[in-house]
Amino acid sequence: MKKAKKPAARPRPYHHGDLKDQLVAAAEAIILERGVDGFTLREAARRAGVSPAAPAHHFKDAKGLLSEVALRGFKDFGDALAAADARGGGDPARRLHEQGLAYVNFALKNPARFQLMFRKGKWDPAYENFAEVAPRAFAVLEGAVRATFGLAPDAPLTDDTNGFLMATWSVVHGFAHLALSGDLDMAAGPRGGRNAILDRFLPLMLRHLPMPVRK
Amino acid sequence: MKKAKKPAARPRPYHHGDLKDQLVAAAEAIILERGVDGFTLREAARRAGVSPAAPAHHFKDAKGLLSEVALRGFKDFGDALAAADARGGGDPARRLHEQGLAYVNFALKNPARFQLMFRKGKWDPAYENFAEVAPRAFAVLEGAVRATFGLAPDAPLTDDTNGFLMATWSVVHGFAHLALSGDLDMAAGPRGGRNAILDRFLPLMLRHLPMPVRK
DNA sequence: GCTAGTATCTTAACAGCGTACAGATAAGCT
DNA sequence: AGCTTATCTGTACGCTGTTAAGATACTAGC
Repeated sequence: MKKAKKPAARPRPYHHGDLKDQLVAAAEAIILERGVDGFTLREAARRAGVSPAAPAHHFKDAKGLLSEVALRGFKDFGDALAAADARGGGDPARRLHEQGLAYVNFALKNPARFQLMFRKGKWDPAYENFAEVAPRAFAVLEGAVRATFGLAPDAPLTDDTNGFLMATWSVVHGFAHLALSGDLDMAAGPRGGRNAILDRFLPLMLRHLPMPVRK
Repeated sequence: MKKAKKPAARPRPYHHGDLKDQLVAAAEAIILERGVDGFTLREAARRAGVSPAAPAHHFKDAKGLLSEVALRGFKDFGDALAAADARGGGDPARRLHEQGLAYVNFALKNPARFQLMFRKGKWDPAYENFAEVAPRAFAVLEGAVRATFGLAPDAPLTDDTNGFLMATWSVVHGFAHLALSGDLDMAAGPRGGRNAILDRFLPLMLRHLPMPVRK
């Protein structure tokens, strides 16, 4: 009975059974604990209970594993932004506001993924279907901007529309980065932490989102 | 004559003479070529023509060398922002606009330094006089924001002022990050590169800087 | 139900990394 | 002059990612 036909998983079945997903989970955990630079493939393998060479059968290399993590991140990120956009209903300003909230919310609630996602060089843009899922978040934002200016989905962006788009994107992206890196803690006073930033300072900041009509 | 008293530098004087500065220069060059993650202490030593253990006599460790690079970056960054602020004269809006230009300009003209500066964990905030020089850039921004709202230098920031400050900071910071990472190239169309971003899209974006009075 | 093939994992090895340690060399001070 | 200190080398250790060859288990086809 020691060696059941289906070795439940206890002692060390030669075949892991769920290695790929567990490597992804381990990678996310490591990044959460030690930051993106603290990730090592060997540590991920260690946590999954396999040898350092095992991951190679599921991912081309370390970059491959990180690419999978980033890809899943982009997928959820796009979903979150799309849901926020829908929450805005027919009001373009509200759509933008909800997206801004969702953008920063995602970053602070998924710091490991977010930081990895915006670290070019850590993942391979040619990995799987990156080219399709990654730009989705941007498309959602562009949609709300088009609605704001009454532009058709295929109409080219004017200079001013483009500037507005970049400013909107920049402000939430910059805020997310500053919040994650801790730079806002000092600006926002001693008391704080992430919840304070999300609940208190993010709404304050979002009041100054770009507005369509400017003198 | 082979071994002159002052060994000019040719064959390999045992003592380098200018190692510290050359290590800093090498580090900046490496980061420029290979990115922050591409930096290695051994490569810096290699370029300076010394053994891998030599840098230890000038910097505590690899982080120490990077700290020196980041510190010099923050110094120049603060200078650039202060100069831009002065350029704005008595008009707070112009001061902010000039600072925004200078902020992104610095980032795109000094990509190696800028990326290192905003990579917590790569340098030590306790290194030398970091605590004094690093916050200077923020202080310059805060000064212009106070002028915008007519706040005294010692008056506490109101909620709205704080939101405005964070929004202003976020938008230029986010834009700089997006521009550096190449994400704007796609948003800004195929033609481009850094000059196009600086000359064309940055001014467009800066038109949407936060404005003091909001309904 | 057996066998062949394939997928998965291990062990061992290699080069490159940061860094610590002991020793060599040069410069400066008294 | 000699002694002290600063600077650099050589060596070594443990870590990293990755590769190659071999072990093990699952799966198809007969």
